[in-house]
Amino acid sequence: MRADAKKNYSHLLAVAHDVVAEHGTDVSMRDIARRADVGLATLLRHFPTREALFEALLRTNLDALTQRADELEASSPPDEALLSWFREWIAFAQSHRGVVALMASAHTNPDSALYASCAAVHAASARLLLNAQAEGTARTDMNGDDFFGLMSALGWLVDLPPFAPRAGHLVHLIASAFLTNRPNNDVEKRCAQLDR
Amino acid sequence: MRADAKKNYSHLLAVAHDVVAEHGTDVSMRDIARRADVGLATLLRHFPTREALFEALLRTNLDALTQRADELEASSPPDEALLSWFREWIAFAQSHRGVVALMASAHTNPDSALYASCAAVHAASARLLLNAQAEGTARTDMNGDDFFGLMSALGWLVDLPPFAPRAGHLVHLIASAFLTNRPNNDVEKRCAQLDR
DNA sequence: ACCTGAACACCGTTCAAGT
DNA sequence: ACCTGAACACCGTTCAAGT
Repeated sequence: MRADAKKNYSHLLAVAHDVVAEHGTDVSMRDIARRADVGLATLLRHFPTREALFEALLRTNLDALTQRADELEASSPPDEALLSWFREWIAFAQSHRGVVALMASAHTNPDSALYASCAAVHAASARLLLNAQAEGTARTDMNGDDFFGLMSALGWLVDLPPFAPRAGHLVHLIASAFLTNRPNNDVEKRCAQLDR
Repeated sequence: MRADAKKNYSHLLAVAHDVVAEHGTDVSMRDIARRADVGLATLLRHFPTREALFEALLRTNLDALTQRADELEASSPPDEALLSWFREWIAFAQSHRGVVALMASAHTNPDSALYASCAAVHAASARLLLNAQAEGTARTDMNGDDFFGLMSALGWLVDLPPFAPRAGHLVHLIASAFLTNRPNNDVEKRCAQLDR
């Protein structure tokens, strides 16, 4: 990669980050290019599709997220780890509005730039679920796909402004569906932090 | 309404129904107009926005759906009525792919053509929930908004092809979150009919 | 190598002109 | 009254021409 290309690349990423934070996930590629004072074709050269752009934009945060799964697995009992993971996922969804919808439709499409990241999240989720199931604290009649489905559905929901204020409570509700021991008050309080 | 206008109106509705069934919710208005052998401006005159078109397209089915809430309320015990309502909603979502997302974002916007229909569904849901709560078969730490949120989230999810095969099971999972008595095997079997 | 203006085929909105 | 072609301001994609 040439020096000017490298500069353009990181500049575009920085601008995209700002403009997405400002105007949401569905800004046009043209707008981003304009804001970066760069030809639209230049943006498309670095990020051939909108998904490719978001993949680059989210890689760091998504890597950190899946790494949190490892930490939780090591430091917490399986049921607590599972619930904390679920909460952190929702927090991620809230701070990256619109991304969950992208991931949910990309996660079975190997051609998508987001496929690998989705697979990583899916794998981490399935692992934490299995741990809790083995311990008897998560219901055994669901699999990793079901769990990822619940994560996606709730992540999508809390992205909608009318539901954001109840996000934490909704997490608490869903948690009571997959945990066999109903979460206690302490957990409920931690969930409440997600309300917006 | 003049005779030719009336003819155009129903013709457009019929064409829209077919083309949506064929190509999904996100066909362009232009495509629909083309298929109807009518100027785009004519389509826009009858249905000034995409939401207005879908409102007209769904009114009959949505009316039937909310009426089902009344029937269920009269004929079934509150907890069964609540669960059946939830199941019928998901079945509706499955047969009108993409509509749930439209409704979820329209339900707090009084300017939307779909607002009234959303309000009707919301009200019916809240009523059935209250009945079950009064009877002690639904958890009392959730309100109508929460329930409508769960309905929306799951309806959106089962619209995604990868999750459709587990739709019934996912309904069963969520149901165990809002019903205090875990649903029995019989209910589980009825939910399984939603798998695609 | 890398950038970019311009052309292309789309989209929904608007409106003056036609019947 | 109702219809409609055309103009408009957008979108993402593609590519030949420039540095």
